[in-house]
Amino acid sequence: MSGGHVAKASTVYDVAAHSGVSIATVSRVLRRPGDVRASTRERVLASVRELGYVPSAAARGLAASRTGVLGLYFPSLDAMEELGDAEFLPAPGAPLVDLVVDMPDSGVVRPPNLYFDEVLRGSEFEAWRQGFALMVGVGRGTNPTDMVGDIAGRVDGMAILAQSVSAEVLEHVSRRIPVVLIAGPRRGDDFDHVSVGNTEGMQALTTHLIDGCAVTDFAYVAGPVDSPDDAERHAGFVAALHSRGLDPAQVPVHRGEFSRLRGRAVASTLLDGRRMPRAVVCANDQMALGVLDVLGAHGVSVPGDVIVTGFDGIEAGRQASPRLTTVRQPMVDLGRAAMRAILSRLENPDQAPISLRLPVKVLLRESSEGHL
Amino acid sequence: MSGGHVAKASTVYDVAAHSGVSIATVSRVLRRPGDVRASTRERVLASVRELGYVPSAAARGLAASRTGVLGLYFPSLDAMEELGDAEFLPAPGAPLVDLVVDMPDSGVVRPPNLYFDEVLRGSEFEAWRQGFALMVGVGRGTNPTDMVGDIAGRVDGMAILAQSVSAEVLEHVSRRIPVVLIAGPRRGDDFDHVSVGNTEGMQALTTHLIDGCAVTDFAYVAGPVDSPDDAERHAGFVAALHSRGLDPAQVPVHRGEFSRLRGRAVASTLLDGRRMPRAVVCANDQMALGVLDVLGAHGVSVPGDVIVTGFDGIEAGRQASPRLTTVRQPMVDLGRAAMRAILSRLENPDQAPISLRLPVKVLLRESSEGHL
DNA sequence: CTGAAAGCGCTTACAG
DNA sequence: CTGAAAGCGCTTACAG
Repeated sequence: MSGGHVAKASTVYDVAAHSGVSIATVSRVLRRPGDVRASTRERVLASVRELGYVPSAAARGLAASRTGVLGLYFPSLDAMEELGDAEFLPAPGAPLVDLVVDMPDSGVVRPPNLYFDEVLRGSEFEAWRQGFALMVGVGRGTNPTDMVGDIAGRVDGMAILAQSVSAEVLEHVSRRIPVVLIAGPRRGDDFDHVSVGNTEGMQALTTHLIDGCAVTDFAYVAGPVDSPDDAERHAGFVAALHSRGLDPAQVPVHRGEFSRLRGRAVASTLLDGRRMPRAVVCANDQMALGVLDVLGAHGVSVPGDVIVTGFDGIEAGRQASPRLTTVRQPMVDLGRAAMRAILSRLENPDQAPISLRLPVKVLLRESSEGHL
Repeated sequence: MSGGHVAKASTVYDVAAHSGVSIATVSRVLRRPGDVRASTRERVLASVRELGYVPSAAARGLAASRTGVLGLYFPSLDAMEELGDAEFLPAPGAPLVDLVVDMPDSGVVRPPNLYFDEVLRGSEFEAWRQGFALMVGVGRGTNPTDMVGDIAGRVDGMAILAQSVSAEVLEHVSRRIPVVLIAGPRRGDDFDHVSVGNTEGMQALTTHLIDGCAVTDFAYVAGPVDSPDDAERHAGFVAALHSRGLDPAQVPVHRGEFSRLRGRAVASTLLDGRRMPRAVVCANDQMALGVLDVLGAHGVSVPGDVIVTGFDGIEAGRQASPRLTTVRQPMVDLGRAAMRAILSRLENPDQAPISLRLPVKVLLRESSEGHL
């Protein structure tokens, strides 16, 4: 029989005794096999197999003062909020299947959260390529401090994707390991930082709407007031207007909070207004999709009557009807770049602070088409 | 100035010296604050802050013989395959924004991979709730053995989502830590195992098609031959037919490999055939969406002419037109249940093997509607 | 190529 | 409530 028998785990000592060598040799077989005579090596390896020996990363990490793990900290994931303390395990004997008629509007729209998922994927991939494991932590309201510190103690370096982490914590943690900040604003000049061309992307898109689609009459749908991404994007929007002699002060700004639902609310407000703008520029795709929802339901033609644009490049925007013109940011690469930055800092602790900005891509699609 | 200065990290010894206590007291302040006099505690905490002390999880793990980390191993993520060795960092001076016309068929469809993402989320959430950190590892062709072993050495227990991990590795690893298998078939009776009601869900759905929609004429679109999920679902399909006196041998089975593209190919084949079945039952949503793509393009009415169903409950199926009738499996709960199983095993090593099966939900939507 | 020994930074009984 | 000391399981010069 196999599995399930977690007895006392064996150690280097067990393996050494079993194969008649010293623990140093066992360690060498595992770390630098080339340094050990072939016959010895085989003997040790056989013992490893026989004893089911798995090296303790804790001991290894302590001895080598290097964990081989990179960390990634996220702020709370929206999608997580739904998860609560409610019991999710089925009651014993509960039916394994339930049949329901799923009406079009039933159920909550699951926030895609592609952003985090993709940054995570990129991070995991790059960490793996570089021979590191990845530890992920998600902050959940309570105390980012504890969580961040917890991860910091376990890794050789970490990336933090959150403006919610205080400067003190960043300072504290960075005294132990390299910390790289993902997205958000640069925090002081001392932290390594990777981000995307938020401003540049929005400026290019807006400029295209003005030059290519002859738009002069905008509405802007912004995200949360405390979002640095939102601020950067809005700055790009404003810059484009300025550069073309339009007055940003004339453009009404609505707060959409980055959510599809709020995007819908904003669209309803717009419809109630005295007249529609020629283009509704949204600070992210979710809100733009919400705007499309409402305009579509009210028979407003997009892009015929109103042009709508987003930002992020999520898959849902590509499947929307009309497909959403947007700015795609390289989320996977953001994660990869963050891991690279950590490694780079690890190798060369004294190099100048890294501030890497990744390029974005303006994707012109049907929600602004006919004006290319 | 702050950040970026990774000097020699301070240790308990530094904190002890700085606050004039023993290292034991420093440890207590951090572990069981209640056992230390308030004034002492404050003094130590002040030193901790001042020195930027972050406890080493490696040392703690070694001393306490418990890492406080739970592991999660995935087989290779499809979406990861795209990522290669290609340089992804922008060349210095490269433009931060690029403007392109994104045609409807341009670009690769990013596989949503919601399955893994959701299992990961559930795992992270539950681990966090229980006071553990989560380490993730993604197998990538090379050697799952190494990766699994690597994770195993770093955690107190781990969940494995992969039929690709050999019995030997499972056996080996499980001698050190508790291992719980996610989805797939039960592997021997000794491993803890969590899965979903694949068979039951497909059986219920198929039974509904027969009883509620009067379908007697099916086509079945299966996944890869080596997929245990696929096997279970097909078994449910067959069972439903049997229970209603229909002959499964009469039903043509097409291999769709779980992909949308292959689903399309299968639909084309069906269209070329002498006649369409009344219902096309697919072993997952992706394939069903592919079938919908082609039927829609050829003016075949769904569900009027042909009923199409899927399995998984991905978001894209809910946004399809017509919305896809499917069986939703609780992917987030699968992750949560796996973590719970590990913890349960950790607390009670001698309990009988866990085999938990999570309930699924048949979601009746428009792709089979009008026959409720 | 191999072994003896120190040391990594904590936790935890055991005394007091 | 606090301290001295052993020990967790490795790695790594240092000898040989």
